[in-house]
Amino acid sequence: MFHALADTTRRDIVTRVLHGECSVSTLAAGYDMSFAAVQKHVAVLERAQIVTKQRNGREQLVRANIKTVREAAKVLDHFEALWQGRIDRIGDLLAEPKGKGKGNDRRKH
Amino acid sequence: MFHALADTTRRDIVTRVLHGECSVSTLAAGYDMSFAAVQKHVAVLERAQIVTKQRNGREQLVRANIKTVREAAKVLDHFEALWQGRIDRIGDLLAEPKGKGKGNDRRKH
DNA sequence: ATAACGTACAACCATATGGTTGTACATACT
DNA sequence: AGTATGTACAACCATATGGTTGTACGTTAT
Repeated sequence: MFHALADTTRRDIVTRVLHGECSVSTLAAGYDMSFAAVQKHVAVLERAQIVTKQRNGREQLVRANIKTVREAAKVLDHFEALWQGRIDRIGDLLAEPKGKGKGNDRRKH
Repeated sequence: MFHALADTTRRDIVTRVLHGECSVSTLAAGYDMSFAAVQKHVAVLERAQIVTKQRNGREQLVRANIKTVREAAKVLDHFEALWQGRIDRIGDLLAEPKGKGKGNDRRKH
């Protein structure tokens, strides 16, 4: 999932389909690479459930699935929360400068 | 940057150092792979500026750099904003059902 | 019917990735 | 001094990745 977002072209594709659904060939026209390459990128995004495809005549419309993007955001929020926890702990230290000495704040995990 | 977070082991390492700084060998002890492999993962995170290393005697302490994680979060927020924009536009359509409005194509940017 | 379009997919290639082992070296411990 | 620890780095390997071209097939347009 992060993997799917790790490629610049794919993040760009996501940006574009977030503006509105879009056929694969329309997408492909915007990049300096073969149609097949773009097709593969879309396939990666589809496997990661970041986009879905829906047939419409001979076209395949790509649309964003924001839910999955939110999942990724959640992971980063979790990181943020862990960091906050750490900050709080430092805050605690500052709040009690006389601290119980030792200064061994290195925790295993 | 997303690339750096695309690997499970690396996300786990980030999680651990977010709890508190940690030597490379301490980290390595927690994974079923060679020290060198963990070292490489840390190097990837370091190149992406998600962690920093600081010498302390013969140890190398790894600490998180939450700023970069926030950068990643910003990208996802941007995605969210784009999606919201899309919702707004659909809302507009519902708000003006009679509107033929082909020219109503107002966009945020 | 035939041509053009949009897509799917396979085969192939170069490079990146994630892992290994081995060697080397600086720092700490006894 | 000698040994153990923590790190750095190179060489190597298998597989994944991102790209290509070529072929095939259903759908739309002429």
